[in-house]
Amino acid sequence: MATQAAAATAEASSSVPSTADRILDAALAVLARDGVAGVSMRAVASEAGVAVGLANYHFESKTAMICAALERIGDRDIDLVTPRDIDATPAEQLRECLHRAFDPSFLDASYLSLRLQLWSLAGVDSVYAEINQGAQRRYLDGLAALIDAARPDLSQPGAARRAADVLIEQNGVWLTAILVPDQAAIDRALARCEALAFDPL
Amino acid sequence: MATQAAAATAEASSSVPSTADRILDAALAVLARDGVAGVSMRAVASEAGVAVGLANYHFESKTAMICAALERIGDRDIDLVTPRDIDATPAEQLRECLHRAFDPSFLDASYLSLRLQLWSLAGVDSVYAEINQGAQRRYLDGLAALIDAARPDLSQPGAARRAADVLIEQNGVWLTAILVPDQAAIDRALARCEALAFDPL
DNA sequence: CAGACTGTTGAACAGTCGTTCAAACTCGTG
DNA sequence: CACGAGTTTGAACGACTGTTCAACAGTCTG
Repeated sequence: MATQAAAATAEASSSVPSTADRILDAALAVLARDGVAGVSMRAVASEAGVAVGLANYHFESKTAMICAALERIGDRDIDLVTPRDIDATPAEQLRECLHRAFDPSFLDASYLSLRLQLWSLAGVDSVYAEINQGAQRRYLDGLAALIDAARPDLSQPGAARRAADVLIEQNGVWLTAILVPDQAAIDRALARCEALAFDPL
Repeated sequence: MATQAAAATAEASSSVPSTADRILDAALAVLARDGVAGVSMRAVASEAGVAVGLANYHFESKTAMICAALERIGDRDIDLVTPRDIDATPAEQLRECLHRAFDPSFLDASYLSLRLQLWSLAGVDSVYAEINQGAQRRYLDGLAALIDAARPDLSQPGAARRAADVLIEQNGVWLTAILVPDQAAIDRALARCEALAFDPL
């Protein structure tokens, strides 16, 4: 089910996911379940229900396959700061996006586990680090743009500053949500995020 | 040098670290540098300058060795909420501990990388998850005790609530510090931590 | 139908993995 | 010196790793 959902986000245009996409979904599933150490070409192929050789046919190497899988995580992050209701006011859009990042369906164990895997990979290999930094930067830019649109009273660097503060708060919640879940603390963090974004100064 | 420092914390009593300690230090060094996937018995033994078999002589298995190494990270976290100056007032102790967690020497890349590895392992294997949860709980308790002592006006659950909020903020900074370093944002987060701990209510 | 092309399979290769173990080494004690 | 207990070594084992590749299936073109 998680596999289908991920495939749907990745290939919204065509209803039936390509083999390469099915392999990537399998890679993400294995990564979330067993961690980096559990990701072998055979495990991924088996999860996808294909033969070993096929993974190497669609991806140049194991590293390339993992990179492609990690890009997907970044893509899903960008969705978080992409307004859904284009008719809403900028302030409403910003508020909705802030809430979205704290939604229980997003604070889901397997997705947060994936984030953690991406982050830990980024700290170790420069190839993965670039993917992660790119995703973080795009996310930060998207957040800053949202705040900029919702707060005409702020300067552009002022909006960027608030975006950086919100990101720290969100990263803290995302991390803590996996380790020691505490819904009340999450709610208070959401309130702080809104304050960081909306409070005058 | 990092190895020596870690060994010193681990074996403060005797000046020369035991072989088991040297192996654990090596394991942490490899873990921080190459990540979970890079930790093999051979790599650790080579880093420690000993033969392969010796690691298995001192530790029952690879998992047991990693567990022992991870316990050390938790121990170092507890130091963060252990007051150094016992003559200082509780409020001073609390403030000093809050600052300590944001000190550049603590926000060091290799140590944060270690934390990340621990966290990602915790999301995957229950053995590591218990170690991590234990460490987080002890840290949270220590922080709550500090706040409790510094704020006689707060109830005990009130202090625990503030500790949880501070933890989210700190986790956010620790994570963001690795991914997109931003000293100004870190300083603002520290200010928020102090506010969370000291503001009346 | 022949041919070319893409997709797919699974056996095979050379490594590396965790773990075991006989052998060697070190040291304090008899 | 000899003995035994505690350390340390590195070769060896079987299982698993990423990658390659000949073989096969399917489809479309001429």
